[in-house]
Order: sequence, then C-alpha cells, then structure tokens
Amino acid sequence: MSKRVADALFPNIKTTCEEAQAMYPPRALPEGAVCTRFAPSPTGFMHIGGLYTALLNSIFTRSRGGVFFLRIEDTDQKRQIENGVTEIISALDEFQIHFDEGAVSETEDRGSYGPYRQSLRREIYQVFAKYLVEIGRAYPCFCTADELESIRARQEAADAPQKGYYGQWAACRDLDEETVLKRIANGDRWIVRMRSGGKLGVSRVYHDMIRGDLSMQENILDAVIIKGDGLPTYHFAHVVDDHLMGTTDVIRADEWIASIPLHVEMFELLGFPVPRYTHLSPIMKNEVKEDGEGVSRRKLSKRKDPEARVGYYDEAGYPIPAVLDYLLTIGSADYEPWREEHMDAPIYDFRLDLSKTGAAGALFDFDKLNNVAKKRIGHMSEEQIFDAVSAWAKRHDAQLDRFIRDNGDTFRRSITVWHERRLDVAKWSDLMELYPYLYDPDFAVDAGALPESFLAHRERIPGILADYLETFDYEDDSDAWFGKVKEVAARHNYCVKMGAYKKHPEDYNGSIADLSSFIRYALTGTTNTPDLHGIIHVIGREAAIGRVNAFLEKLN
RNA sequence: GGCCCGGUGGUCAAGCGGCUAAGACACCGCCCUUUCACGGCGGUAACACGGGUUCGAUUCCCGUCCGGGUCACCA
Repeated sequence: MSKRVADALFPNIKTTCEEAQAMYPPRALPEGAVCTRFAPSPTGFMHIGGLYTALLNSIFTRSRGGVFFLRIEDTDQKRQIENGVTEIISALDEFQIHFDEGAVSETEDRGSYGPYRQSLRREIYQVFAKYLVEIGRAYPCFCTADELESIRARQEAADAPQKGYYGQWAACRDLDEETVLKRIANGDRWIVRMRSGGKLGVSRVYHDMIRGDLSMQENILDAVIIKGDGLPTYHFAHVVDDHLMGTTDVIRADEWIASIPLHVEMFELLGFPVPRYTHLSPIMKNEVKEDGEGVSRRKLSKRKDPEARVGYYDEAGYPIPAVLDYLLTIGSADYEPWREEHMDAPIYDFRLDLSKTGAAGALFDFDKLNNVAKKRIGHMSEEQIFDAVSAWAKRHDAQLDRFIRDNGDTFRRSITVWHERRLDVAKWSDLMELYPYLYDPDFAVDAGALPESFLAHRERIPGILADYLETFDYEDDSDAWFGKVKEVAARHNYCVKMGAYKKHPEDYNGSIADLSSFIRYALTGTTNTPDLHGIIHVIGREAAIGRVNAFLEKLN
C-alpha cells in the first residue's frame, strides 16, 4: 500500500529487514549471562554520572558473564565536539572500565556487531524505517517548525488533553498517497514519523529493575524516527541498535523513564523483543536557593560543578580505585559491607543486584569519598603508593614531581611516616598541603607568630632547644632519641609522665607534651604531625639540626 | 501545568505489618597517647504531614506538601 511512498523516501535502500537482521545473529550467551552497553554522546568531557552508569553496567555484566560494549551515539551532528570519542574512551580507560566490543579510537571499532557509532549506521536505520513506511506504521511528515508551533497553539487553545503530534492533530498522518508522492518529488523537506497505535488514557504496566512496575499511559505520539538529515532520533536508534546488537539489559539514566512507553511501542512495532530496563537515579548536589533561603537538590551540572567532570578526581589525586569504591557505595547498599570483607578483591568480583540500587538520587558526599579514599590508600602497599604518587605528580604537581625525581629514596621512606597506622591522606594533592616540611626544599619555619600554647613557656624555649641540640644524635633510634628528650625535659622541670603531670600540673613548668611540641614546631612549623623521629629521618641530619638552629636564631 | 518517579538522622542507607528503628560518613565526649592521627568505648540525631485499612503501621491505600524527571527533527 505504501510501498511507493517507501521507495520514494528511500530509493537507495534495497536491503530488507530480514537481510539486515541476518547480519546480526543472536548472541550465544551462556545461561544467566547478559549483554549490556554504555552509549554516550561525544558532546563534551566525561561526566561523573556517565562514569557511574558505565561502571554499574560493567560490574553488572562482569559479575554474571556476558558482553559489555561501547556504542557512540553521535546522531546529533551539531553537538559533536572535536575528539569527543577519544575523550570518552580515555576517561573510561583511566577508570579501568573495559569493553568487549565497541569503539576503540576516534575511527576504529572492535567486535562483530558494529559499526558501533550511529552516524555510520544510517542505512541500517533507514532499512527499518522504510519497512515501517511500507507496512503503514510510519509516514513522512512535511510540517515546518512554524506549523508544529501552530498545532501546539491550537492545542493550547482547545485545551487538548495531551499536547504533541498525534491523532487528529497530526497533520501529515493521513495525507493521501498521491499528495505525499507529489511533495516528495517536489523536493519538499520531510522527516519520518512512526504511526502510533496507542490510545489516549489507556495505561499499561512497564517494568523497571529498580522501581518495579510502573503504570504509565501508553505512547500515543507519532514520534520522529528519521530526522531531516536522514539520521535517526535517539529513540529509534536505541531500539534498532539494541535489538541488533543483542542487548539484554538497558541500564541508563532515569531521564529516560518517561520514554519507556515510546520505546516499548517501537520494539513491538518492529517485532523485536523488549529488553529489561533499569533506570539509574542521578547523582545530586545541594544548592543554596537563589533567594538564599534553604537549599534544593539538583543534578551535578557539567557547567557549574567542577566535580561533575571525571578529570577532576584525577587532578586532585584521588586514587582511581577509591573513586570507583565510592561510586559503588552509592550504587548499591550491599557494596560497603562486601568491600569491608574483601578489601583486596577486584571490584568485578562484586555481584551487583540492581534491584537493590536506590531509587532516590544520592547527594554527592565529599566526606564519604574522602573516607573511602583514606581507607583505600591505607590498604595500598608503600610500593603501590610510590608508583601512584610518582605517576600522578608527573601529570599534576611539578613541585612534588621534582622532589620525587631528585629524592626518590627519601620520598620512599617518607611514605611510612604518614602511611603506617594512619589515615591522613585521601588524595595525593594532600601531600604537599599536609607535609610541606617533608617535601618543600625551601621549607622554613615562620617564628613570627608562635602558637598561643607556647606563650607561658616562651622564656624557657631557647634553653630547652639548645639543650636538645646538645644531646641530639642523628644515629639514635626512636627510643634513644625520645629518652634524651625526656632527659632534657627533666632538667627543665617538664614532667615526663603525663599521668603525674595531670595530677599536679602546678609542680612543673609543663609536660613532656609541651616540650615535644617546641621541637615539633621548630622542625615542622606546626604542632600536629606524625611521629617526629620518623620525620627527622626523612628530612635528614642537616635539616634536623639546621631547622632548630634557624628557629633558635629567630627566637633570640 | 499534565504525566511519571521519589521522600527513614546533616549525608549514604538497612527495614519489606509487631524492632528499645541497624550500620557507615560527619559531629561531640571519654580512653589510649609526647602532638596529631590510628584504634577502642560511648553520645547527639530520623520514619515529611493528614486521613484511612488493621488488634497493630516506617512498612499497605488515599490525599496534601516537598524534591526530581519528562513533555524537541538533543541525547
């Protein structure tokens, strides 16, 4: 019936649906195995939400076997950016998310269900679009933007129960064949729309792995399937590709929930089985409202939030496995306890049950990320830390990089000081921040503003430090060194036993804690540090003595 | 605005008709301790609201409120 229209629309398409499908044989997946995909658009830097989606897809698939592939959704030519595919691939690679099939570079694919970028699949979509036109389930639409707008205006005026292109409002839906043929021949601009069979007000139950059964009105819109440039819309491409490529589980962002009825109708129109759907809630952020009253949640925004960009985490020096751990704690309530038990297991050993993923969007929590990262770093070996920091510094911190190059051994020894039985460091950029006295070659203590707690001791400090220097021997081990500090303390009437001091503080000038803090401050410029003896042996004999001397000079 | 989804402490969350309503992060206190940290112990803090159903509701139903999503030839 509409064969003539179909041919007029797609004169170059000779392939049939059967032939096209024959090129994509069903996947021979083992029992229980799944096939999933990550399908981003190359429109900018990788978003943390995209990474989250990719990660969950990946874990879900790895933990039960199957195929995970990367498909590039580049049907919107206007939004493409230079090297968009490379951006995606390198970000995923950096976060150790690997694909079995899909785009592997700006131009190359791997796998036999490709091509894996939609711009290269134009003819395939057209085969199925042509078929739908032939069987009368799709038709060309010649409406201009202005006409569409006028339809909308009339719907508003008539208070139509639903706005959009459907039913009697669909101007091109029932154009007679001769008119259509004539307009095509005339070169009128056209797009193709599906002819929906849905009825207004009729609900159906759709299933989502996270939310369960969803009752929604079936689709009634004659959605566009082929755009003016001959490429498909997202919806049509999703249906054709995920069928051909054998996707069993579509795990994507929840902004697609509203499109489920549309997608299901398309699958059914084409006679394809419908995949299982899982819609992930976005990662949110609190924002102070514009009037300054209270806060509201909103999705992490590419434009406003630096932490939305995955590159942010690498630049800050969060270990990649820590970021992954954090994302998974958001993704599944089961993950944290599992991780406690299996601190050294690869993430892919975790069996992800998507039905246990929360339906509400989680607020991004830096406190939690930092805690997860500290634990992660705490479990790394010093060798792993050395390698990770070296690699990171090379990319993001010239000063630390230089230090490691010039003082590799020193740096290696320094790791013990802040790593052993400590959880101070969440990200590599903390190192310079926390420990300038270890890593800044030009480090000098500012004796201008002494800590308030020093005031009562001010007059005695020079004598104490002079005595300390007198007895100091770089070769002393930790016990010997501290023994001498105690001797100095006793000489100046600083109580060496904290218990005794607390009972009768009035009997002493101060405590061993006070006295230690003078040395600590002279060495590091702060009163809170890791083990002092360890620090002394990282900065070396010269600095260990020199800094105290310099401090003494400034005091006098 | 219509439709859809969501709503347990500051945050992430267990719970799935009967509990003194877990746990983690953050915060506070104590202990340990030469500082800090680590570790141990303890603490503050929650079922959005109003109706039902039920012997009994955090849990089931309805409404309200709040938050989010979606209504394109963008994905």
